[in-house]
Amino acid sequence: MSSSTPGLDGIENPLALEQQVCFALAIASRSVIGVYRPLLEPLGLTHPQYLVMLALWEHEPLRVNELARLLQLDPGTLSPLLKRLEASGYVRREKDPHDDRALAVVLTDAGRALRDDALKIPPAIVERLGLPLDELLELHRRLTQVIAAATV
Amino acid sequence: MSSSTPGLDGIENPLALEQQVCFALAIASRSVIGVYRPLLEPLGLTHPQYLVMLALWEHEPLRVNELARLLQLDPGTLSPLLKRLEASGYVRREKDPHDDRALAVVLTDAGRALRDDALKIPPAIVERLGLPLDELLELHRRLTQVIAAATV
DNA sequence: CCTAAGTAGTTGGTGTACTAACTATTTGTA
DNA sequence: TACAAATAGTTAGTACACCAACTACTTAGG
Repeated sequence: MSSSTPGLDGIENPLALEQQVCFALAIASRSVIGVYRPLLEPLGLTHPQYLVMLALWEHEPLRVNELARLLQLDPGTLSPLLKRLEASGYVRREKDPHDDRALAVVLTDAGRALRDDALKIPPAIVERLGLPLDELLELHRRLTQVIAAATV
Repeated sequence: MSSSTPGLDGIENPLALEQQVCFALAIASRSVIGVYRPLLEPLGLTHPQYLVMLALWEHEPLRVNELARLLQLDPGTLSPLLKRLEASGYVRREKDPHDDRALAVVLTDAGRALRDDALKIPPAIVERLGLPLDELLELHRRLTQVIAAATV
C-alpha cells in the first residue's frame, strides 16, 4: 500500500508480511487452536494437553522422552504440563521399575473415560471450519512435507 | 501400532495423533520458526518481533491496535513485546498527538537499517527448506483458506 | 569394580499467547 | 453539556515453549 508501485507489494517486496509462509503458519496454528479452545474447555484441557492425551490414548504407557519425541516438544515443556494433567486427574506419573530415572505416564480411569467425550471433537472442528475433507487432507500432506523439510 | 487392526490406525481412529491437522499445524509452525531462530538471533529478534518489524517496514507508523489487527495478536501480548523492541533500540513508542489514549509505534534509525540485514532472511529460509516455490505458494494459499475459515 | 560418559527428568530464566480486570481518554447522546 | 458507552493500552495470572544448568541414575571401558 505504501509501495512506490501500487498493487505490487507482494511481488516486489520479499519482506511483505502477507506473503510470508511463516506468518501464515503462525496465524493458522493459533487461529485453529482458537477453534478448539471452546470445545476443549469443558473437558478441562488445553490444546497441548489434548495432544498429550491423543498420544496416550494411542500408545499408553509413554515415558516423558517418548512423549517429547512424538510431540516434538522439549522435556522442559512437558514436565510441568504433565504435572498439570496429573493434578487434573487424567494421568499418573509412575516410576519405571526397570529404570529409576524414567517416568511412565499412564492414564487414570478418568483419563481413559475422557476419550469418549473427545470423540466428538474432530467432527465438530471439521464442521465448524466448513472446509471440504479433501482440502484438509491436502493441507495435512503439505504440512507434513514442510515439517520433514524443517526438521532435517 | 497398538491397534487391534494393524496398519489402519489412521483410518479407523478419528483421534489418531498423526492424522490431526491441528497437530501438523502446531508442529509445522514451531519447526519453521525453529529454522528462523538461528537467522534471527544475530539480528537480536525473536520470530514474533520479526513479524512486528515486517509490519512496521511496510506500514509505519502503526498504533498498537493496528498491529494487533495485522498480526492477529492480543494487545496484551503486544504491549510487553513492543517494550522489548524499544529496549532493543529498534522502535519508539510515541504518544499520538490527536488521541492521548493511543501510541504510535515508529522505527528508529537502527530499526530502519535492520531491514537490509533482514532482506537476506527469506531466500536463506527457502534455500534451507529446499522445497520448490510452487509448493510454498500452494501451502500459503491453503493456509490462508484455513485462516479465513477459522476466524469467521 | 570403578569411573567417565551418557541418559532421564526437573528447574529456572526469558519470551510469547490468551483472558480478564483496570486506568485513561474520547465519543455519542440525551 | 453532563455522562454513559466505547476505545486504547497496561497489568496480572495461567500456560506453553525453548534453552541451559542441574541431579540422579545407568551403562560402557578399562
